Amino acid sequence: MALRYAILGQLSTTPCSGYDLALYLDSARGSFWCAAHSQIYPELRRLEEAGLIEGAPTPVGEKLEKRIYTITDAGTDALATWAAGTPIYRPNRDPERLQLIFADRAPLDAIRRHIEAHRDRFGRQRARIDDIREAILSREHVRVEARLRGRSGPEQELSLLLRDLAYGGDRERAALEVKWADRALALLDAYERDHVDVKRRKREEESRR
Amino acid sequence: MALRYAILGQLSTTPCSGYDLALYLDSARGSFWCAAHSQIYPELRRLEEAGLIEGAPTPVGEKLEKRIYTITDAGTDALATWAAGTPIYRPNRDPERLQLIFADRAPLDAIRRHIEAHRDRFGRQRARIDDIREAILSREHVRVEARLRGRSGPEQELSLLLRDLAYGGDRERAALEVKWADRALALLDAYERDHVDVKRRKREEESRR
DNA sequence: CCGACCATGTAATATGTTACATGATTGT
DNA sequence: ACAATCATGTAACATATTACATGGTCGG
Repeated sequence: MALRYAILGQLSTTPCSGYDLALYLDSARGSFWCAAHSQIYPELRRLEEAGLIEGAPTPVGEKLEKRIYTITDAGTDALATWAAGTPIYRPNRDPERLQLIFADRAPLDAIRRHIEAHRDRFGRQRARIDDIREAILSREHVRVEARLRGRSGPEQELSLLLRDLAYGGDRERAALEVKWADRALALLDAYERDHVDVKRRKREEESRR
Repeated sequence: MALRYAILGQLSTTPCSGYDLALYLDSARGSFWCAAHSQIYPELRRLEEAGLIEGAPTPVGEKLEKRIYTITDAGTDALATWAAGTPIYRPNRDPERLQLIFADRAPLDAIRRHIEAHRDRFGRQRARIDDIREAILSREHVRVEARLRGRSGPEQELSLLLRDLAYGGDRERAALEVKWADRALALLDAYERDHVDVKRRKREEESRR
C-alpha cells in the first residue's frame, strides 16, 4: 500500500509525470520510500482507474508525449485518511546484523571490513541528510517550498516541523550507526590485543628457544 | 537471499524442523530476520536440493513425522562465505516517516497519537531486547549457548561480542526512537501553545465583546 | 551527429503475505 | 472431550527487482 501513498503524497505537493516520480522515488535519493519505474507506471494506471489521480497527456517536443498526473479530491482524502491513521511498520529484517552474528567464525579482518563499510555507509547517509535538512531550513528546497506554497504561517511551520522531525530522526539514526561502528572497531581491537596478539607472542617466544 | 542464510545460520547452531525454524523466524520475536512458514518449507526443499542441508524424517508420537534438517559441509561453507562478504542493506523504506510528512494537514491529535504509538512500540522493543541481552550475558540463552558449545574461550568471547554488538545496536536504535518521540511530542506541545491556543484565546476575546 | 537524458512501457523472476487445508499430539 | 500447540504443506495475491524493449529530445 505504501507505494500508492508515496505517489499520492508527491502528487499532493505538485503534479508529476511517471518519470518525475521515478526520480523522486529513486533508491539513491534517500527519501522515505523508493520504487523502480517498472513498479510506478502500472501503479499510476491503477490509481487513475481508482479515481485518485488524473493524467493529462502533455506534448514534449514534436512527437513525444508525457502524462502529467494530478491528484483528485478523492485522492487527497485517501492520502489524508492514510496519513492520519496509526503508524505502519514493516517487520524487522536486517541482513547486515544477520551477517554479523554468523560472522563469528570469519577472520577478524573480514569482520573489521564489514564494520568499516557500515561506518562509511552511514557516514555518507548522515552527510546527505544534513544537506537536505539544511536546504529545507534555509528554504531552498524546491519540493518542500512547493508544498508550503499557499499555506498560512502556522501551517507552514507545522509542515516544516514534521519534515524536520522525520529527517532529524533518520539523521540521528545514521549518526548512531557511525558511533556504533566506531565502538565496534574499538572492541575488536581490544579483542585482538587480548587474544590474537597474545597467542602470536607466545608462539614467537617458543620458537626462539 | 537472506532467508536462505537465516535458515542456514540457525541450522549451523543446531538442527531444526521447519516448524522450529518458523518459531525462530517469527516476526514477533524481534530477531534479525523473519518469515512465515509458507515461505520456509519451500525454501528448505530448495536448500536440500542444493545440497546445503539434509533432512531426516523423525517420528513424533504414533503417526506424525517431522523432518529434522542438518547443515552440510557445503552449507557451512556457503554461510561462511556469505557472512564474511560486504554488508548487505535493503533500500530505505519507512512507511511511518512517510505518513508523518504527509500528516501536515491532519489534526494535531492524530499526529500526537501517531507519535505516542511510535514511542510505545519502540519502548516495548527496547524492553524486549534488554531481556534478550540479559539472558545472553548471564549465559541463560539456550540458542546462544548451543552455538557456543564446543568452542574455545576466545571463540566464545568473539561470538558473544558480535551478538552483543548486533543486539546492542538494535537496542540503542529503539532507545533513540523513544527519545525522538518524546522530543517530537514536546515540539508539538510548543507548537500548539504558540498557535492553536493563541488563536482560540483571540476568538474567545472577540466573542466576549 | 552523438551522448546524456527524457519518457514509457512489458516480462520474468524473486520475495513476502494471507488464506486455505489437513491432521496428530499433548496436557488438562 | 477439548483446547492449545505441533507439524507440514499449497494457493492466491501483493510487492519488489532485474532485464528487455523502444524511441524522442536537447545540448554541445
